[in-house]
Amino acid sequence: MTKLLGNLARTLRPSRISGGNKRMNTWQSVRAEVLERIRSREWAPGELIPTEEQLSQQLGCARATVNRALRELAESGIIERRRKVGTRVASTAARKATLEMPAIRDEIEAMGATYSYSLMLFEERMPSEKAMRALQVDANEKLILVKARYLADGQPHCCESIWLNPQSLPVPTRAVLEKLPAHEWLASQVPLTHGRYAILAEAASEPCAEHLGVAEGTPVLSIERTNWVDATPVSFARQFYRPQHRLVSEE
Amino acid sequence: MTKLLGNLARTLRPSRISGGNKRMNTWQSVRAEVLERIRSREWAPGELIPTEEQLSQQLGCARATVNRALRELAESGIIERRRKVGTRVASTAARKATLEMPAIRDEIEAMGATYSYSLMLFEERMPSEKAMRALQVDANEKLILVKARYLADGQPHCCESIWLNPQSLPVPTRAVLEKLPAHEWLASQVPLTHGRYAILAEAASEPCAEHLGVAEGTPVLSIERTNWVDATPVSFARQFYRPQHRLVSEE
DNA sequence: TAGTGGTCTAGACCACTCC
DNA sequence: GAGTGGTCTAGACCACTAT
Repeated sequence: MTKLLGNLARTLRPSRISGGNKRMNTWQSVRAEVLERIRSREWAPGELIPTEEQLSQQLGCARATVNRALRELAESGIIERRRKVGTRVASTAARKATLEMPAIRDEIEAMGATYSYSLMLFEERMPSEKAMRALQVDANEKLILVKARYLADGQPHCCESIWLNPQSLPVPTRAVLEKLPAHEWLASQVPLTHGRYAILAEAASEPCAEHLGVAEGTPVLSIERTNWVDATPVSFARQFYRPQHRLVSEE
Repeated sequence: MTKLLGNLARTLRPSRISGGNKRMNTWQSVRAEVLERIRSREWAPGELIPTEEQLSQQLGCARATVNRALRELAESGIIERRRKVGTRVASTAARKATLEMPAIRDEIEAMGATYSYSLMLFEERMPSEKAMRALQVDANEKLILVKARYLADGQPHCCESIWLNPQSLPVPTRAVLEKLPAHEWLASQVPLTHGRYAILAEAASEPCAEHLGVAEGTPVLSIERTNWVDATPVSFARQFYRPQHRLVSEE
């Protein structure tokens, strides 16, 4: 019975359109409509747009549907939402893009190449400046430094150095990291909750150039990554890629 | 009355816990629980996990709540979902990171610097190889090439070249682009639906080095961006940043 | 055809924050 | 205190796809 009523309501709806309001039943269509109103400047940057309740009435759909559409737009940075205040068109044209950060093993295998990995260095050491800041430790706290290299079909693909904080982690043995990249070992040991990346271009330092098989000073793409478990940073990695390498991203 | 019943149900729920099942009322707690089961290998990579219906019963919440949690996890690449098949733990450890791509004006102003912009070149031209591929045009179709430079406190910050396809766009005048960066003009003219980025490290070419005020061959961070309106690529841009520049990203 | 995820709805309560 | 977004729920239908 309720099912029948649901059906009835659904089929009747298109004919209930009145007052020139479009019926937008899906969250995608609501999102499209909102985007169009922003593009056309009907809602200008910095301006408040109607509340979810008002929009759901205007567009003839449930508030949850409007909420879904607006949430997606807020996640892409197109609008900004605050309780009690309302929803504003973002004044900046900032957009957010999504980057795939695959494990390097997958990256290499996706190219159709044969993956291999080798541990270059494993030792306790006082932190570098960058590692100190990233892991929030003192200069006299010893950390574990791991350097490794990834090869695709025997050719250098990427080299990395990782600092691990033994205060906040189980301590790996050298033997373990000879088999398994530190990132993969890390992910199997602790529940990583959050990461921060920085992407930059650098000139290859002498050891980095040697590991990658390029000339010193060659432009390399560098990714710095800090992993967190809740409020504690547990690892800081720097990865260097050969110049041909591209990070691709969708928006 | 219904309100009271709702209240009652809510307050009673915690005491209805039975069979050792935890009550996970929020989508965040469902997500945390799923992540924990994945980390602990209770659900191994590549394996199917229970259906939404089963999970909602196990965890004592609505299917929509489970759906929300699993949708978020699928968006971050932790799990993979297919209708009729079910939900699998992703076998790759790939993660997705979110990059802020602000308008360069905002980027510069966020540094507390004074923004300025200057148009360096505006002309019709046959496409370059890269532009041809990106905009899906023939070698003999003329495009508009725009080169420009952004300054922070009078110092070069970024330079860019943009190819526009006049077949699929209104055509800007030189005067317009002397005032307004091509990206901002573009966004005000057409509803951009989708973008693709590539991020790479390059050695500065001679003109690029000159625009950025660095030595030729210096490593520069390069962002290539193609903008789409539905299925049509309308612009292809290459931006070059000085070596200090970092793209930062959260996961 | 049947099973699974994807979505919509109406109603309700909660959480935050401005006044 | 009141207004707004954030979320949960129960039920329903739709869309896709393996079989």
